Amino acid sequence: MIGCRRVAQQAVAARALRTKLTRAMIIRSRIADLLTAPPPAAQGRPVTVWGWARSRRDSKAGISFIDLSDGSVLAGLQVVAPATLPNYGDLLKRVHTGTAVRVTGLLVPSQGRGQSVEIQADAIEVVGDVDPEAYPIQKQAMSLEHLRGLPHLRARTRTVQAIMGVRSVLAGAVHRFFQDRGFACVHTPIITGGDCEGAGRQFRVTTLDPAKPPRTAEGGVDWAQDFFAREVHLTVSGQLEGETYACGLGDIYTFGPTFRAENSNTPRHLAEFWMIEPEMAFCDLDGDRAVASDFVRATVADALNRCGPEIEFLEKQQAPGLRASLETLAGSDFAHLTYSEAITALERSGKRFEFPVRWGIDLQAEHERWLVEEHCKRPAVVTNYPKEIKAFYMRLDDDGRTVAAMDVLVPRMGELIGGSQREDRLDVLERRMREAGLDPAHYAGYLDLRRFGSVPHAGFGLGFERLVCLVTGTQNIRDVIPYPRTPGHCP
RNA sequence: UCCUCGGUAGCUCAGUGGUAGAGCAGUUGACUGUUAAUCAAUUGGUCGGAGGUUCGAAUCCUCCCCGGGGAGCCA
Repeated sequence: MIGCRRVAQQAVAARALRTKLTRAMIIRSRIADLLTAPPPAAQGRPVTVWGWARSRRDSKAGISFIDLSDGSVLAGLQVVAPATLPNYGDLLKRVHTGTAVRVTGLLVPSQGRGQSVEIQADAIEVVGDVDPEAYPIQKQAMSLEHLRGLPHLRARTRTVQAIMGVRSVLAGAVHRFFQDRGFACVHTPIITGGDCEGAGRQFRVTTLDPAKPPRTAEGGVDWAQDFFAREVHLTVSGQLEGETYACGLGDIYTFGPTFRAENSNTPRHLAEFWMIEPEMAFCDLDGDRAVASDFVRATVADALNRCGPEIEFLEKQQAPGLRASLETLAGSDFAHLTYSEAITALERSGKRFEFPVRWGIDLQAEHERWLVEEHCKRPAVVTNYPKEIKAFYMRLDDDGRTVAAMDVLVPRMGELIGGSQREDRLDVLERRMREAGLDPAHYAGYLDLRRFGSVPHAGFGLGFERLVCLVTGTQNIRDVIPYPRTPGHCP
């Protein structure tokens, strides 16, 4: 099985570069390169590979086979260890699942089934031993739930390698999507001074001594003596800063870490996650919806093209029908209905919901699930929600009852994207701030965008890990980020 | 935060009041190229913790700890 993650041409160039760079360092071939190399050139030549044994099979006549992985590709390289090796007996005692070895030998066409090439070993050296009694990673599939307790070792498993491989490709796909369309990548700040942005509780950032902070005359903490001479927090969204750069650079996107100090204990929430937030000047809600739909289709298609082996493996391992569902997702037109249309459909469905449906309620998970999975039977975008259940910065519709908001709902995950056209009329925005109990004085910069050369603009936010869950068919968001941070857990 | 289901060997799990179990892993051995190799033998347990009921508790009760799922908040 040949990994298609790397295009052959890139592989050749990368190989040449590495050869140059590693002359004075460790000499080795990457297994990915050996498995993708054109057969005549690759085969019959001496190579050195480093890796971890995934399993060892001892055959008749004393020949042993080591399934070797170096992390460069999902498929392993089969190492053939003949009994004639001087240290053969030692290898039988020391090579287990997880043992690190260096192998030198000839890359040859495989005599067995299951792989095209194998390495006929001339020398095998144990680089790092494993005590098989103590090593927690097994040869056989282990549950992601259990691996969560081994955050430093789970990257040794194929499932986590496949998930993280897809994650990496998706990260590239996000940048490719926007860069190909002329969007500028903007690095919005991680530490922000925004008071309350209405997007969840924030983590405080401070260098003050928590045991004895400086006090004001009134007895409160004197933040003026803190590092930034004011109260600051980790960002919960780059949107406000993104808007300011969109109203200058035109089309921008952010892709960075985001922090929410909410006590959310679900398979869809993290306290630290990566968020993608495009913002487009001269754009309305229809344009916003088009970009969001294109974004989902394009990044899913990109992953399908570049992660064939990973998706195939994950389908077998944890998500039956994954590839077909992703192909459907990448090829489908997303349904579009307004909130009012959605409510009408829900009311006429004849279904009894736990939360009764009437105009004005926020759509619950059960409602969204019915809309996507039974009513539309494809991804759906719901727009124009009642203003009462959406944020102050969303543009008020002409009817005065709804705002130009949208949610992109997908099968399995529910809400994947939330976005809106922003309120670009100064007087309306100020009024809506006051209605929301916010002090416009704290948003001077934000209001300046409307005061000077205000233009219609729109954007959306997308939790990157939810996209990774969708594409990898993973149920729990904690399994698609290396070190998940959740309430009570910072491993 | 609320509701709910769980915690038994390194891993996955069976065991619902009467001597602690299986498969895999590990160990030992067998086997002419294996593919989660196969076959035989075998090691391995504070049954999450503390208290209680009982002649007797993995099993029943109380509290606590940890995990899964659902809900809320949200991306």
